[in-house]
Amino acid sequence: MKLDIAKIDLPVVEIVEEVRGALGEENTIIVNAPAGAGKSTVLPLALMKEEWLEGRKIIMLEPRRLAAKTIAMRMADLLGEKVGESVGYRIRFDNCVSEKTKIEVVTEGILTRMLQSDNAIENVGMVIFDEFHERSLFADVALALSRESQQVLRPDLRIMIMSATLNLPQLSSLLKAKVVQSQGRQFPVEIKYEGESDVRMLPELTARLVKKVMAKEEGDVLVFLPGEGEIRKCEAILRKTLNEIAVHPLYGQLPPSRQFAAIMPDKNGKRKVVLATSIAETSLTIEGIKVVVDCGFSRTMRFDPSSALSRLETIEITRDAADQRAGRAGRLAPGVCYRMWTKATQSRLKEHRTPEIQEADLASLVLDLAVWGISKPDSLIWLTPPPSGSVAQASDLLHQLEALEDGKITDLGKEIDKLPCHPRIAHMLLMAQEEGLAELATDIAAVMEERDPLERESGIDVNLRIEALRKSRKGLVSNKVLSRIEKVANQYRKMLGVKVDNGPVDPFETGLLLVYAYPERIAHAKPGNNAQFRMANGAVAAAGHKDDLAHEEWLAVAQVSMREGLGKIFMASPLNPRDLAPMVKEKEMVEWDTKKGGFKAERNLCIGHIILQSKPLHQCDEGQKVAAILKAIEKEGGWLLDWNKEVTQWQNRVLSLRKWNPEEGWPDVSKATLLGDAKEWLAPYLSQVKRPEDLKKIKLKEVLQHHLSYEKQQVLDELAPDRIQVPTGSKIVIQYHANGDVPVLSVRLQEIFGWQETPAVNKGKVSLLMHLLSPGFKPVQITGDLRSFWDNAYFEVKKELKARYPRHKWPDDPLVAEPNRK
DNA sequence: CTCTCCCT
Repeated sequence: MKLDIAKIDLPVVEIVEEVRGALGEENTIIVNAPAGAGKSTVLPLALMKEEWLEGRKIIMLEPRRLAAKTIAMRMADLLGEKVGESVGYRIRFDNCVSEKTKIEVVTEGILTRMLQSDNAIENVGMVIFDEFHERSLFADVALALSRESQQVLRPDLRIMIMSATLNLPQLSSLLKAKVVQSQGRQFPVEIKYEGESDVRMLPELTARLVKKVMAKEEGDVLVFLPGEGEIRKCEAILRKTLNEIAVHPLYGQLPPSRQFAAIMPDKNGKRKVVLATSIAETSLTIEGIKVVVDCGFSRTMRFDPSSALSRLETIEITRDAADQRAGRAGRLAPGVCYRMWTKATQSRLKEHRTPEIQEADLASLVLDLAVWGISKPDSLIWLTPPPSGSVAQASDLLHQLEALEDGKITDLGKEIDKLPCHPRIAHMLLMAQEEGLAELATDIAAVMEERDPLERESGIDVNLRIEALRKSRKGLVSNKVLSRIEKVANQYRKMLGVKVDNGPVDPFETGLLLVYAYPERIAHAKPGNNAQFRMANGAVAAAGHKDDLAHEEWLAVAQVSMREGLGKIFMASPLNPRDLAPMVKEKEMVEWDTKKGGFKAERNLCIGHIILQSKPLHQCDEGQKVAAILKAIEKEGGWLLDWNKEVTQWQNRVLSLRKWNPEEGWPDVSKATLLGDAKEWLAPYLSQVKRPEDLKKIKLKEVLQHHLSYEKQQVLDELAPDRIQVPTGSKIVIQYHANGDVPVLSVRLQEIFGWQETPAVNKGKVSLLMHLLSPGFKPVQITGDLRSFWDNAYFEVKKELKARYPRHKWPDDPLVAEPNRK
């Protein structure tokens, strides 16, 4: 093992000594090195014999399996060894390590597993996070957990974060870590802004620009589009018009041979245009690209905690992603990048891509933390904390799956966490073992975890996929997706200790198993409907009219997308209602519906929101009724109550004081907040309510006043009085604003003769804005400074008023004149 | 008209 790092011709070699020095003193550092610097191969090798390792291993994290494997091989090569000796790798389905291994390159899920089985990762001296700027969910979790381990158990554990583009100041201040900067090996790329485009016309607009670019520039062109649909359309247009040029699509779904064709130089030496998704941003590198055309959009998956569903969205790309796309033109020589947006748009774009943790399904994360004994994620240090809505949804789901109980991990939860799949699927696998259906469950699990092996036209029946998988195992059909599914199924079979089942499938068994994974998606045909189903979670979803399953009475739905209220079912199996018996619950339902005149009370047999049988309920207790009204108010808003001007005025007075005197602790009485916690203040007044009119009769202002202490009510009247007495003795309303803006006093000018100073509230600290009115209540002047008004503007105003109201008195000296009402 | 990418 002879290796002289200094002789390697890569830019990162220049920073090796600095990194060594920093890690000798600190346990955490950040290395900022752009693509092509060689950091992933050189730095682990340079550090593998440091003293502080005390003979322990270095673990390096890679976001992709292929990268993990090739980097390990390159390092072994530099040492003149075979992979698996000093340097090894571990990825799903494949590992190559031995007792001699000192550097292990692993993919991200593997490290979470390692941390899970040994919190202190005893035999690891250093964890390296490569490509950290991608901010994958696993990398964020792994960093939070290894920091925790470092702080609590292993202060000697070194953490090195490597990243190309990143929000470095934020990261280094959070981790209190030094940043070491390296040069990259990148040629300059000239950026050209091509003006506005339109997301609905991307294929056409992009094709037009590509034609222009082909005429103007030389070399191969890489075009970024959001997805397969746009790529196919653009490809069709270009094929019609560009002769002598090879047009290649490139996206994840494409069979490997066609991906390979897109990456390699053209066989006949033709110029090449590659139409790619974001796959070409990081995962695949196409050599020889001189020109990049960037449409400015990308498609990303986003999880919606309220529906527990993920959906794809087409979004504007961020500046760091745009830079990465442009960089693809400068790998071997100077290049050009055409951006389909304006310079103005560029300055408006978000700087960094949204970390996955902010928009992903967090079920696995919350379960992982629970296994560590962490019930609230905010007790860890996060670069971006997981959003509370997603954490709450994940926690609800895990309680429903009995993986958590009162926020703590259960024995079942620990078993679920050990399986390499989503907790829903893991739950299904374990329950299937009890039902004696484990063989079928492993097939379903693999089908659900991987991409759909059939065409969309095949319909929504999961059983067709399982049949296809079983046929492929018998060698009757073969396709790339099915062989991947089989690989996953095989892993599950090994973990559960079951054999292959290639027999016929009972769809009802599939349905039953799917319910273990997706209990809230049990679906019941709506009466007299067109293939529409009510799901247990309350949503309505439809199957295609011609689908084989459209006329089933019960479905176990696995995949569904929601759009504007009506869902679309993508994957389901028929369900035998007899299997549902244990899930049917008797529930008393009391609802308030103002439009229908009040209470509706029923005793129902139901599964979630699906009602199987319903009988009227003749008596129900007060608590249920009050709860029903509160729920209606929370949902429908203030119009159910008499929310009049007086109430608003009272709210605005309190809210103004809240703004002006923050130290006095005035409550937030904004309408939104009040409606949100109506239970706190309104409930005691609801017990007598029977009809909608009764609700309107509640005197809100009085109710709310009682919410303040007597003392506070006094202070309110003193500091923010409802009315103010003017020189004539009239008591005139002061108009307050919810946001604490200066209150307004609208008063006729003749009533305030003799008033020297601008009136004020809040102990004289807030002067009123005067809206001065004519005798006919028309506005004549607005002033915040009465003294200056009398001295200056009054004389102009007087002239006008004298002409319009000659019978009124308009004195020359208003400060001593008698005020009057007439 | 759902179909970006990746991972245990």
